[in-house]
Amino acid sequence: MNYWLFKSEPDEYSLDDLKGEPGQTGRWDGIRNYQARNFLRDQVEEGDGVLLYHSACKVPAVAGTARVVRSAYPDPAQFDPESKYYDPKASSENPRWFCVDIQWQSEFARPVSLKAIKQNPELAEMVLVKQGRLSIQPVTAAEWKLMEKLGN
DNA sequence: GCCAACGTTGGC
DNA sequence: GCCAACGTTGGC
Repeated sequence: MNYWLFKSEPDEYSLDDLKGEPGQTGRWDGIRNYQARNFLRDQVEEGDGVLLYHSACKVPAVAGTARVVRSAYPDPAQFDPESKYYDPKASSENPRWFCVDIQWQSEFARPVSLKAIKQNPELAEMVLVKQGRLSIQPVTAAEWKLMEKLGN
């Protein structure tokens, strides 16, 4: 069982949007970064915990948690010429991009802001702090535990 | 909306 | 395969 942090722009797809899906379960697609893709494809497993982080908004923060309910499968959007995630170099025999399904789990009573994360010495090693621009990243069990404590 | 950080593309 | 140009992310 692993822990992850997934980023989304709340204007595009927020924790609430996930909650509103049938079964509170949605497809986490549109990942078009190789480092993030590799985590998704090779390491994210069913049952893993996900911190949902809202980026590019007024108060960047971890908004709540979700759970992986289906491990990696080819992202259908890469084959759809109408999609903004279309990739002409991808084929069904040789898919390039992957997605997972996640289920809404909890909303933090107090979202944990990036500012608060940066101020907490116990969270100084988070990938979020060390590497700004990665949309799928591993989180340690200790970080997960602390994050849940701070959020609730 | 600016811009730093950093990943990707493509000419050579 | 180097590296300059370009595009994107994302905090501020």
